[in-house]
Amino acid sequence: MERSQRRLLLDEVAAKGFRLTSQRKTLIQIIQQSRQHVDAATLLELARKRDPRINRATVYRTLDLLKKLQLVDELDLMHLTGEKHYYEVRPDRQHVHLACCRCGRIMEFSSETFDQLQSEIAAQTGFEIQVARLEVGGNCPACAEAMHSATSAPEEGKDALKSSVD
Amino acid sequence: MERSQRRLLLDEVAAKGFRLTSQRKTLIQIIQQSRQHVDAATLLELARKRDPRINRATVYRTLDLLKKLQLVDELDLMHLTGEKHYYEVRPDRQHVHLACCRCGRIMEFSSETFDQLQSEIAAQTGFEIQVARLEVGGNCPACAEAMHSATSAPEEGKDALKSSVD
DNA sequence: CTCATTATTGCAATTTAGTCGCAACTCATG
DNA sequence: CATGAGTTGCGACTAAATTGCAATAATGAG
Repeated sequence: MERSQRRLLLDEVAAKGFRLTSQRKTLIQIIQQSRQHVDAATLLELARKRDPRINRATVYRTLDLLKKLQLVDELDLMHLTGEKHYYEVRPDRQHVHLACCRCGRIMEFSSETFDQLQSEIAAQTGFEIQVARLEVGGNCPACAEAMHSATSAPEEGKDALKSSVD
Repeated sequence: MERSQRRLLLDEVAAKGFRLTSQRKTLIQIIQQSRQHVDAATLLELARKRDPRINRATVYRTLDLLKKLQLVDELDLMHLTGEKHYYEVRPDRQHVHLACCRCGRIMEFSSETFDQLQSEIAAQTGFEIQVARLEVGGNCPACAEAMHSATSAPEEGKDALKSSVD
């Protein structure tokens, strides 16, 4: 997701002693400019529009590097569409991802409570947190509304499941 | 993970109108009795010890069913070892999974704050939560200790990364 | 209890996502 | 601008999960 990005990822990569190859520049730029969460295949596709020689392996290797440097976070978005992963530049403030399993919409949410929870985890368990990923699945407001107004006598059991799960 | 299980998953499956096949019985029993988070391949292997004819497709289909019925939850455990998923019977109370990226240890943590956070999400966004998955990656207490006492002059940059990330 | 219906399973091929070894290339430094 | 270690492209490979279809078996009716 695009969020006004003060940090320049490229600089951080260079500062850590990694080479600024043209492939890395391209890939990082795309991730930073994307206003969607991108998956590896999409990233590759977008990158190839700028540099057709870019290889899939490089995409994965670059993502690995950025993950290790904690510059990007990897998301599952509740695996609504297959097993692929999505990536976003690590935001200044952590947020929760809410994935609607009916329409696929992704909402974001951040709150003091989420920050608190992380402090609490660290304090009470002694665990040293590097990354925290909270993903929620369910129905977005619109879909929740739609579902509840659909049938006046809501179905139960197998048939309800089958129709509601699709 | 094994947690004193009042609910009998089999009964819930039957109550929803699904057939109690011998395969489902076997698989559900294994999941309920497991004291580890099991992945699909392990589940298949364990199931085959009881019934050698059980097929991988059935394992995945059963897991899908149990997920849809909200009887089991799917976990990534931060993908510490490959891309496979892990499964646990949905516990009475939600908990966080803490995955140590050094030793692979999985810790669990639950707190009032986590519950609160979920209420807050629902209240403030109107999102209807079906499942919430909070996974944390980092260093468990033992590994955190080990890392900090390792070098008196902590490394920086690329080399530190390379050695610490392995 | 037996039968008929239909959900469920096994099989094996297939898809999807990601990984790896190695030769060739190129970025940063001197 | 030469050097050489870090990085890339290639392509084959592995891991994880899915699918279509014929065969099988659980369930409810009779």
